[in-house]
Amino acid sequence: MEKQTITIYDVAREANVSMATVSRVVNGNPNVKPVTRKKVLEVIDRLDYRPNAVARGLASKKTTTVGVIVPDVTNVYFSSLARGIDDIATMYKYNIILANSDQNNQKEVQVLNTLLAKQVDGIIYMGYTISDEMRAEFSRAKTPVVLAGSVDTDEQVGNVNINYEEATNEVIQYFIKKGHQKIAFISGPQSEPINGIYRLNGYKKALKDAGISFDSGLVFETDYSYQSGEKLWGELASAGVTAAFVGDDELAVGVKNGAIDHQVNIPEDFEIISSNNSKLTEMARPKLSSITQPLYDIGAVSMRLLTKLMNKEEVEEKTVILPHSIAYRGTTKD
Amino acid sequence: MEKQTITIYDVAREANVSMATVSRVVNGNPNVKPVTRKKVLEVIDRLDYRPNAVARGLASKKTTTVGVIVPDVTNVYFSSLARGIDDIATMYKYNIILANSDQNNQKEVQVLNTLLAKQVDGIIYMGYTISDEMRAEFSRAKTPVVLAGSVDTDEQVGNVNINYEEATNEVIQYFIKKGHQKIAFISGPQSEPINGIYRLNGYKKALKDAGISFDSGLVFETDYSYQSGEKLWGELASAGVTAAFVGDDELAVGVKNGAIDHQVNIPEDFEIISSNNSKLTEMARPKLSSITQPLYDIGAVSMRLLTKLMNKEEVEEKTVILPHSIAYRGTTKD
DNA sequence: AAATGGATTAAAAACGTTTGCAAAATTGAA
DNA sequence: TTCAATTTTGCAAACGTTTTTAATCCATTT
Repeated sequence: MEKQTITIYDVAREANVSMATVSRVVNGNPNVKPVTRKKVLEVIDRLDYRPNAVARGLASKKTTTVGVIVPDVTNVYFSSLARGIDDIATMYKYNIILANSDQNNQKEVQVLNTLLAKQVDGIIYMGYTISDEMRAEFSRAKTPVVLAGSVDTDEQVGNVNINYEEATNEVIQYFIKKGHQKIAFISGPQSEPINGIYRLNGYKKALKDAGISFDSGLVFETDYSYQSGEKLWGELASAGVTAAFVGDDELAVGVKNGAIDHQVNIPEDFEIISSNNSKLTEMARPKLSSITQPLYDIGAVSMRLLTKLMNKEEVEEKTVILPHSIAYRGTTKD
Repeated sequence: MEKQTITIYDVAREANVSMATVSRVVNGNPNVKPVTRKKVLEVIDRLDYRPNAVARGLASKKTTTVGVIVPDVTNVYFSSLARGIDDIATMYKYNIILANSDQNNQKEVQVLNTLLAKQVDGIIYMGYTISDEMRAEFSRAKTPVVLAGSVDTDEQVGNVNINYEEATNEVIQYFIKKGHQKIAFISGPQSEPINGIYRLNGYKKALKDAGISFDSGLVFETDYSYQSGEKLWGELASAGVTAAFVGDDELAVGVKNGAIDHQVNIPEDFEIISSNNSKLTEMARPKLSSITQPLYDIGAVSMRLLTKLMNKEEVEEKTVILPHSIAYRGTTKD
């Protein structure tokens, strides 16, 4: 009645070879005489032998598993990245252990330790910001790490992103060219470098280049929730904004709906450009104009980079910047 | 320069005890003299020892890892389930290996085998339908399996769902009570039991109870994409429907937008009730009325059930039905 | 002082592979 | 044939734990 597992040893016995030989054929080692290989393969098939990956992991010190730390899979932005990661992982015969961190520091550290205990071959980290503790853990661990869609000053780990500053700059330039003077900058926490540094810099630069002075009253800091966006219209109206850059799609849909619920005409009286080009942008009415980020690709490239790192291949550049553009849809006038 | 891992043996030596004792304190075995425990703990802390989970897995035949097979994490329905699963898994000290199957048969079988090779302690399967091959694999494996949001006639595995037939029935009853005669049934593939059997039965039953004859011309079978919904209005209009039950939220948003793009007034001229109550329903304008399924809970309960199965606890009932209800929002008249 | 017995601890055998090294088999040339 | 060179194979030692079994302690009792 008990789980009667069959091992490499059983196969060896049945095939009249040593377990070393069985191991070789299982691992595709070429130093096996064809006829022997065939014989072993037959037995494997007959006994329905399945190599125990845990034992393999112990002996080879490789688990073909990578850890993926994500704030919340429920967020399309992250699930898109995760999808890209998993596809490439599968392509290279890896599996992913997915862990939600809620961007909670303690939980992150905890999760990281579990992953390392499980001997993952590499780690992909996603998150809006990287705590000092995590940074420290990353540089301490000799396990390769790649940040997907997260920037950090730590040059030790790999990371892949788009140029957030540049993208934001283009959006604001576009708005300015169309005559807007009061352009809102709406984003998640400014404490996160992507918002507080890169995007904001892009925003400021565009204003400066156009000779418009920066007004901190036009910077709106919220969390990433739809609800926060929906409630924002009051403030936006009193600030007199006529256009807005929004750092997140759900948030942007909220902003749009909030405005519409107040009988604002979009895009005639208020233009919006969002940031992530998730499928939400197509599902909204009017459709959301948005910076296009290759989400899936960011995940995919991250994983590809990680495979190189795990393989100890020479990597010319640990920082990868993917191209972006802007899709003009219903929340901008032509 | 090489990865200098410190093992249980190092700790044992430093603490002047046997590795058995170290193992005991690490595993919280009470048969250790307090003073010894303290000494060992100190050494563990000093050496920064981290037990190797792979070796543990080999020795104990438990990996504290469960496999999660999902068609596509990018879909909010599934990512919500996944989130519930992960949270409970974490609570019980498990990790999840997440694998996307694209509902592709070959890929599923492939993934399942990898998971079993990795010695996962249990498996949670999500998908619209279960192929015969997978069913066979499930019953062959002695690893516990739970289906989350998927029904199957196979009584061997656990599964947690809502009562799809009942829920659909209520929706249609509601429509009928409001005077609708031509009610569309829009769903994904009819080959999937949830659509072709449960939901459709609920639909038929409501009609029958109201003395309305079933018209197969009002049944619309599509895939689950937003685009399919958007394109559907033409057909719906020629069929003369005035209300629709839709089996998926993205699909429903598509149907709604398609209608709106044709100047249809919602809900005055066309009422819609969707099925998954994902956050999309709140983000749409008008907001989507929907059957409410406790997505997170389905995941959470599935994982909880799986822990019991893995623990070989007695489980009174392998099939769990969670409560549902209907949220009336903007796509239905009061 | 010896015997008893429960609480602690140690020893060593798994767990199922990979892998370095040496032995055996095969091949080809002389 | 023989011998060297090359392929194939087998042996056995890791890999880092858990776990069973047996030994050792130590406090009581007699």
